[in-house]
Amino acid sequence: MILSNACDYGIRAALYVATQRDRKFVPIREISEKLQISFHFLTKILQILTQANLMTSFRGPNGGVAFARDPNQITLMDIIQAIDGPGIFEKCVLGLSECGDEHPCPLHERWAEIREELRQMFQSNSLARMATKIQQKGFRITDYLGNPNSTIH
Amino acid sequence: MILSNACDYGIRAALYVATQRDRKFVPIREISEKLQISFHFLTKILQILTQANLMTSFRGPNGGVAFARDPNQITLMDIIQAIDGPGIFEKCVLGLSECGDEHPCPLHERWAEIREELRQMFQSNSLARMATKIQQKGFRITDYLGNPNSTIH
DNA sequence: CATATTTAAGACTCTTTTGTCTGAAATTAT
DNA sequence: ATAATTTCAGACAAAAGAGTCTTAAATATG
Ligand code: SF4
Ligand code: SF4
Repeated sequence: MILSNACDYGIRAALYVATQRDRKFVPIREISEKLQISFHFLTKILQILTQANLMTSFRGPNGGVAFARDPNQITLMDIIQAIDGPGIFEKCVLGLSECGDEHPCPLHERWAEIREELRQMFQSNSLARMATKIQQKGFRITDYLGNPNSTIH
Repeated sequence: MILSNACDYGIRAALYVATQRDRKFVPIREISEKLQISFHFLTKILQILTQANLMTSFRGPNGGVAFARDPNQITLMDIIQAIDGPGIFEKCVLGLSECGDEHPCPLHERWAEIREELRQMFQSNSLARMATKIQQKGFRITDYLGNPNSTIH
């Protein structure tokens, strides 16, 4: 609805890596299997994140991806902007050009507020903090609906 | 960002028609020219609205489209659901299936609230009421940035 | 009736997004 | 060294979204 498919995948992958605290590099294959995302497609998406200097990668056995800096210092907004581009929170809800207070469309007033709330939602918590909440509260990052703590899955 | 291109066009066209109070049928060609939208594309979009019984149409000279019922009884939400489909305000922000309180993703709590605000934004004002505001406050529904009351445009 | 106007319907093209596949390069382990 | 693992790079294909075009049908006017 607001984010591209690729962006959703990127976020979920980043959150998964964030939950793997003590590990150095997490293989993309593992992420793709756990989250049920196409391996090759996910690879491309994570390459965007490494090129944006949000993640690092390492080839060969024991390789994978990891955060380029402290996950306490990375937000979902960083990932969104890398994948869906900057400025997706600056667009007119009716698709008009030059969105701004000077040339308002009929929804401007309310939309500008909600857009700001969305922005806050995506940048108010770090990946590290979200990972903690995911584990403590059992939030899901996959389509799987069963017990998030089951070892089967 | 949230709505498809087609949906933005549909909304803007509906708002334009709503501002043409006293007239019976407004030709699609006129709408497409005023709003700078491809005539043929807009035709298809408006056909969706007539098939959804939100608008009526009339062929031949003096023909065009009009609202099927009192524009005081139609909201943007009606148009959005007709064009982008029902349930676009019921999806998980991370693209997970079976969105709901029972199987929350990490953003659930906040997203569900914001999603509700969006829904409100789109269904709190009727087309008739919005048309009045557009005219009174000079809100724009086109890319044009100049004086909305100029007769040139 | 003939002509002009206007929507209806649908085929068609173009672009973007999404997803797949192959081979190369880097790294580790044997 | 050789083989196995894993990311990198890019070509390729499939699907969806956006937009164009042509023809038919309905209506009005002269
Ligand atoms: S009304 Fe809101 S969305 Fe529309 S142009 Fe103004 S700021 Fe942008
Ligand atoms: S967290 Fe929100 S968006 Fe995600 S599945 Fe639950 S309700 Fe849907």
